[in-house]
Amino acid sequence: MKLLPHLHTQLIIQAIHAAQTAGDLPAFEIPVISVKPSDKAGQGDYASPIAMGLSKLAGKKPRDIAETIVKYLPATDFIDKVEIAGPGFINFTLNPAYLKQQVDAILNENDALFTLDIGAGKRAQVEFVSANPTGPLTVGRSRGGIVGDTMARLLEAAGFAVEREYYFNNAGNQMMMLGKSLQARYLQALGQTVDLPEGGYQGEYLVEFAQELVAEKSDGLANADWQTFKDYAEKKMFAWIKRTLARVDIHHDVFFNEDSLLHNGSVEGVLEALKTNGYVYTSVERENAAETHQEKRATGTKPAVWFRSTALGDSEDRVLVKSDGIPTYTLPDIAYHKNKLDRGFDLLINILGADHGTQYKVVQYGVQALGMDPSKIQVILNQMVRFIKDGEFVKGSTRRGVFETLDDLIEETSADAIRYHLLARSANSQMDFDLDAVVKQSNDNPVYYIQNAHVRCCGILREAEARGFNDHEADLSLLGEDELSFIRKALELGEVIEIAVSQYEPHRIAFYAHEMASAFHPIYDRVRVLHTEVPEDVAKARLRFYRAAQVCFRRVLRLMGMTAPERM
RNA sequence: GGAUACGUAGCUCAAUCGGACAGAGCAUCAGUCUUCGGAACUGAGGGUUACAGGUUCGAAUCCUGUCGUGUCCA
Repeated sequence: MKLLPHLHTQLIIQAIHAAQTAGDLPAFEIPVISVKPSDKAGQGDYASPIAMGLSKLAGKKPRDIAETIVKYLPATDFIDKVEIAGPGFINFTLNPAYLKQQVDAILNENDALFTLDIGAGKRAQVEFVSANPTGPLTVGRSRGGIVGDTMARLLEAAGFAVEREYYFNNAGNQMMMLGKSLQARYLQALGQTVDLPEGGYQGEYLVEFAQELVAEKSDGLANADWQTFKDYAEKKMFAWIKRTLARVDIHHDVFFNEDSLLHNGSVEGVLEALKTNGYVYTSVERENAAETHQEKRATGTKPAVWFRSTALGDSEDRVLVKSDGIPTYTLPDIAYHKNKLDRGFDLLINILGADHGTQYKVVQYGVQALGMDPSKIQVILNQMVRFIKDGEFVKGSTRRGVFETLDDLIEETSADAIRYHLLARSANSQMDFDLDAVVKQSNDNPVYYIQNAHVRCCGILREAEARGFNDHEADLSLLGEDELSFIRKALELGEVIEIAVSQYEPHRIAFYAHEMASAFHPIYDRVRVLHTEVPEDVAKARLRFYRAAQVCFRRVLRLMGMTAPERM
């Protein structure tokens, strides 16, 4: 289906060209033309402020320009009337007959409703969650998971072939500590008196793993090294993480191990390439460091390896290898993104927390320093979520085993509620997720409000079928103003997908879904189907309308990764 | 200290790369009604968009400064 803003834009462009040809408007290059749905009654269905924008270019008053544009607008089947209002807005009102026909258009597209061609023939990858397998997924990871998966769904709707990727590291200190912690738990389970290593993982789950290990292997691993336990813990943790993600309908296609980049020489290769390109130096201090820091030289601090990212516009140079010889995350991260670009994706989206805000910029500079184009890498930087439980902030530590997990969250609320609430905020907002409120509002919240619209459609269709009533040969012209108001809103889905994808703002679909439900519920009581006072031909038209509405709600719910229940 | 994201109704948040009188939900108050599942509908009150300047026909949005918050910076 065509997007109405595009259709309007094309008309306006044609009108301006025609006016210019006729000499009613001077020659100028036509700027981007904005056409948006009107949000106020009496301002048409779609509106454009283009006349105001052209005022300077054309050297005329906005209202005069608007009149000229309207004069040259070509006739179409979808517009009923055009009006000029206020300082020079052009307001378009859609043709009712056109709107009614869209019911069939919606039904034809069905579950592919408003699949766009923005990404046709293109491959996109979304990388998200990416927690190292040291413990269960915490609530802190949930936002990125939901946002990432929804972004992936929207990209699919925009026509992209999408891969979901999970990036992890199983070789760091954290994982060694995990192995040693499990080893200690295992020996404890065998009855030995062993302490957890200092800084070890104290979570109860390792005790459970240990018990399972004893059940499987008895004391056969009493003399095994920590590596064995690490491997076991990692396997168990990933199985757990995948199970948790599946509960909120998240499924990754690729699990990419950071360690592979070290073993195949990619990381070293990147360092060499950066050196070759002149972006690396070794020093105890940043080049041009402030004098107040120079005292480090005197204290005998060893030199570190630096990335001269300032040459590309960074605010300061970054450490690649610390003075103790241990590389920072920067080098493997750059190698990873080089790897992603090498895999030929047209678009790469990283879902990161605000704590990685600096890191990803450095990675982009790194990619640039390698002579590659960083513009394919886009980042959704989610601000931190604070979870509130019992009126207090939940502060967690995976290492100490003190945290709220995503599993807990699912059990206390529901997968659908989590998906909706975490999605319904822009990435830029530092959100407070009040568990008590979400649980308390379980009977009266947007999640059920939206789903109930779908349920109501299903109820009508079910009842109609039970009575042997169908919409065969329905005459859509019998639909009324109530139905039209919903169809207008439903037709906005395409542009919402377009904006969400082009701006990387998946939260828009959540707000839109609520708006669509708000357009539905008020008319439901008035637009009856199976009622003695409704003539049969009208009932047929309405039944088909509800079938289309059901398609709309199912589509939007699935785009959000939520279930579309038939009964509640 | 530097970087970065922000500050919008009592609370949680929107506002389509500058557009019409800043919108929802929750909460509060007042109604409808409960024959296709009411987890619904109607209405009311509530904002000098942190503050002060600036740019523009037009600013929550862009620029400068101040205050405050989150995050990062061997």
